[in-house]
Amino acid sequence: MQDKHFLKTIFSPTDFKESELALILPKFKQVKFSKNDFLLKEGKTENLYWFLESGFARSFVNDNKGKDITTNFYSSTDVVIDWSSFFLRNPTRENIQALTDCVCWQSDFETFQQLFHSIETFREHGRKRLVTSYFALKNHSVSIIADQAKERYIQLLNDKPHIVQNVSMQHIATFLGITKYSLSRIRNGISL
Amino acid sequence: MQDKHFLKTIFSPTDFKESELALILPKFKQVKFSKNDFLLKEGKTENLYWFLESGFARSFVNDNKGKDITTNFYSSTDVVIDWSSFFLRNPTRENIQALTDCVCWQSDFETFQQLFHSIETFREHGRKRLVTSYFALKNHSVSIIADQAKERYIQLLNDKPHIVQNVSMQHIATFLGITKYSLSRIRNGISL
DNA sequence: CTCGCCTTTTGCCATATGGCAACTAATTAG
DNA sequence: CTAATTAGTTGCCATATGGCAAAAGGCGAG
Repeated sequence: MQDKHFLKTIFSPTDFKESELALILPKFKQVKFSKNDFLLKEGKTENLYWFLESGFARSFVNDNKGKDITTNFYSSTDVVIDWSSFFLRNPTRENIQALTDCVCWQSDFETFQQLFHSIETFREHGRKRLVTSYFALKNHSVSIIADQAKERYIQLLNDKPHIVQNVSMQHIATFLGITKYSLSRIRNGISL
Repeated sequence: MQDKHFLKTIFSPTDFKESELALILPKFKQVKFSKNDFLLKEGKTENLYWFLESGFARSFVNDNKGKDITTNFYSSTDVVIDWSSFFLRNPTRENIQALTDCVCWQSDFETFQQLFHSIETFREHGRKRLVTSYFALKNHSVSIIADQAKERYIQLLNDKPHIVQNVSMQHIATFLGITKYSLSRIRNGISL
């Protein structure tokens, strides 16, 4: 019971009926990851996903020059998933790695499908999560085109201060689309 | 009947039963737009969406310096929609405009919801469309960070040659995250 | 056909950011 | 606690792309 408390912050009793929660919550099991563990590796097809209770993670891709580029950061209550690999059932290009020790609640594709097709509220919830990720990605993408590096950094600082505080500059830099050198200069106000 | 043929390229009889098509197809009506017509304007909440039968359209946002940035191009068989405004029921930041005369098949949110929650195949289809858009957006976003402007242009040329042929350089340039000046130089091989 | 307008090109220079290398600070392992 | 490794900083210069302005080209309206 104690165990279930966290998942109720995800599947709020305001939105979900008790009967629905009784179907959903038992389908998740708690899993722990240690710092640097991979939750997903390039080339695999994502079959599991997690809600992050505590800790931080990031996803990244390797570009054609062998550099890694952070595509997202995950923190408490986020869904940790590669949407396209999970739903299109294709091998992914992304890696997902724990940046700290993490406590997660895990489920799999088959279970997701069963809940998705049988519970309307779960469908709406899942769709909302996906669309919210889409929205964030679009804003990030536009920001890379339209804003200066410094503006993007300030934005991230406002949106996700806990990320900036807990994640290495190297990873933040590639997420912002710049090098660690430039980020260092931005942080020190050298290059306005 | 003739009318329905196009929608069957969207809702393929391979995937949908006749009984399902009979519920879905009548919910769409043909609508025509003229070049430069707006399908969606900044500040509005998207309540309609379209499948594009013929013509081209683009979506764009205005950045904080008053410049417009193309976020996507649409051509035959694409869903023309702002996913986040449509599903989150929020006012949009995007504009969608016809770049040529267009023939579209229109439906609305309420109808979508009814079909989505009652027909499993429709749900899967809708989710696949959304995830495919998400995937394309992520690739575009990574490409802006990892690839040179010239590489991005060549990529677009391969992926969507009909777009490059039919759309003004100004719009292609902002989609690629560069200025029309740079794009002109890239096209002429001046700046390798 | 021609005028006027909008798009594209190009010269020139400005600017943001990249990237090496060397240095310093912080963290981790033993 | 110390050594070893990793993360962050900074000087210096390189490079990709921006952006103005002027010219050239394409295209629709009358």
